[in-house]
Amino acid sequence: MQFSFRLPVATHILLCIERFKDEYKTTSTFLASSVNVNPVIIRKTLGQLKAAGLVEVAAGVGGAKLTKSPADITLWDVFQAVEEDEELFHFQENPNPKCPVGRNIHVVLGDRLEEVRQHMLADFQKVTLADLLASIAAKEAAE
Amino acid sequence: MQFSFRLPVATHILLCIERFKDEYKTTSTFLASSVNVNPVIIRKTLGQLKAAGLVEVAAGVGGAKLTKSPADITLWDVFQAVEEDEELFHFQENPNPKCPVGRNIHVVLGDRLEEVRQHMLADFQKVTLADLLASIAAKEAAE
DNA sequence: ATTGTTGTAACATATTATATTACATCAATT
DNA sequence: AATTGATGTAATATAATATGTTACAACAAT
Repeated sequence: MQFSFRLPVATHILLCIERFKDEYKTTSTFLASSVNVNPVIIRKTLGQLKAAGLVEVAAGVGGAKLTKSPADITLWDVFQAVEEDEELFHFQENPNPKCPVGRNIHVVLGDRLEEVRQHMLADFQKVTLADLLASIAAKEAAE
Repeated sequence: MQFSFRLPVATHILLCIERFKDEYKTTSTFLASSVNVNPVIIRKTLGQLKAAGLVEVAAGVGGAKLTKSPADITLWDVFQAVEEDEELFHFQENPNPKCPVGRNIHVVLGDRLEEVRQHMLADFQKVTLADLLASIAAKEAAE
């Protein structure tokens, strides 16, 4: 089981938009060359980020920019933007209701797994784009 | 993105094995009727649980039982048994090495995501089969 | 008008999860 | 030794999802 790479790709996009905002027009083609995926993937992802209110995209002329400070955008925001808001875990739909395990496992195990999911989201909320940009700047400085 | 239902199914199997150990022979057909999946799915999952040392299966005659106390089996054990031991998140393989974001994002973001994964596993370790059996028994008693 | 861009539809491909059938093998029992 | 009910596993089918790609209409600046 793996998460799709939508979260990493979306994060990469946002970081590039901010990192290069004064040097380049951050078009889907430009971003695609850094991430190394098809520009259409970038446009679709930008569409999700736009719908989530994280970026604005200049129609026609092109280029994207953040709508708020990198310190105010967390991985949680990005995750919510690009992943379906569905159950992280899922259960066999129709366990046997005549079995005491079958008719109770969904709620009993579900409660525990929901806690796991909440912790994961809390971890995501702790990381901002500004944190990541700082780490990247540190790497750059060390090169 | 969703986890497959292997973790819930495997947990369901283990709970049934323990809950019904004194009443029924817990064959793949019996377990399949509680979980409501094909018996072959049960056998494959039992194979994974057996490989992980959590159960032993009686060849020929049939039936499975736990190899240790339910208090000593955690969701982490079950998760490790049935999910590939791979990266939880995955990255675009070949980001542009000429871009400072592209060449550093894997390690910078990867570090953060690895922490998220470690927290998830730690959460799994906190839940034992005995906990779940107790919750189910409480539900049964309240019915 | 031309240009470069976005937004989106349509389609292709690969991977994974799950379901199902079939059958060889096994161990206990008769 | 034959029967029985079970496991282990291969082969295959189906569906869902992720990703890649082409194509093109709409758009905004020049």
